[in-house]
Amino acid sequence: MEFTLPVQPPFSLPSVLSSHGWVQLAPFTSEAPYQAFSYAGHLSDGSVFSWHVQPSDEGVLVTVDRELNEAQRAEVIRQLGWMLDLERDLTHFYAIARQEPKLAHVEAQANGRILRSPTLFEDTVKTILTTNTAWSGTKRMAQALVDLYGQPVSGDIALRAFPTPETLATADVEALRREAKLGYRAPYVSALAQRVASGDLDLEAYKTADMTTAQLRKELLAIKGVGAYAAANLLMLLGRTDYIPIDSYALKVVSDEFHGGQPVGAQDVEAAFEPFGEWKGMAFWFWNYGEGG
DNA sequence: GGTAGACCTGGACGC
DNA sequence: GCGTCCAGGTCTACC
Repeated sequence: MEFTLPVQPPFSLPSVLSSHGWVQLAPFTSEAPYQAFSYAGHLSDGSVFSWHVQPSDEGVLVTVDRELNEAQRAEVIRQLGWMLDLERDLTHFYAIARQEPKLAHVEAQANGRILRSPTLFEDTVKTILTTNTAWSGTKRMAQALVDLYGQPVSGDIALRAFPTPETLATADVEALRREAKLGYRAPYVSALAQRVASGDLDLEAYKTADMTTAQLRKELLAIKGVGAYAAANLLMLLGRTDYIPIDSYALKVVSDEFHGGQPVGAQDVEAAFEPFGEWKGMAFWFWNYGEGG
């Protein structure tokens, strides 16, 4: 079946898909230049299916691999609303961006919405998979988790969803280390899955938590394998934009853009984007690095 | 609070 | 083809 999901402008599906690399990680599938995507996912009733999303005149056209009942359709719409970051109000960010040549492109390109997985568990695991490895390694590890532990879409065993916390909680850590090639990250992912599956950690509650960003950051930092960079990345996905995910790329951006290529530290990254206040994470994220300004 | 070393893998490089 | 080195964040032990 197919239906149209209306969106509020400014919105651009290609902009959302290009907001970072998530669309390249299983169980997302998409081809550059990332105009549309497919995804295999779970619904709360236990069903596993795939859907395809592409731009349409009224918003996005969603094509699902089967007929859905009303409850299932409503859940798909809820999930897609979260994944495409449809609720984010970009008015204030665009007002700030108009004052900065390096952000002058964002409004015209409808930048600002960040692609997310349906669950914060999936996003947290994937964020851990981005640490201390090349992007090719992140893609390989995500694909391995889906291939080895993902529940197949009924009718198409070639398509699999991202593994549930319950599945990863019972997975052998050595298998995660050796077969999924997570390496030293295996115990981190295993421990996270066990905490979520047991109910000890309610990651989904963080989406609507009535906490300051600093409190939320402290909670995220308590997850093994999540350090300063990973916590800031997850905060961005949660719509909290006042921390910068400082990795080697961020250091290079600030070195090149603000310090003439001289070596910089984390404090220099913070200082460079401090003028953007609560939007400094967004300012960094969508900074027109390397282009004239 | 700050720092050094270990963790693990793939890719680049030299031979 | 093989061995070595390096990049990439986080954790832990130590000062």
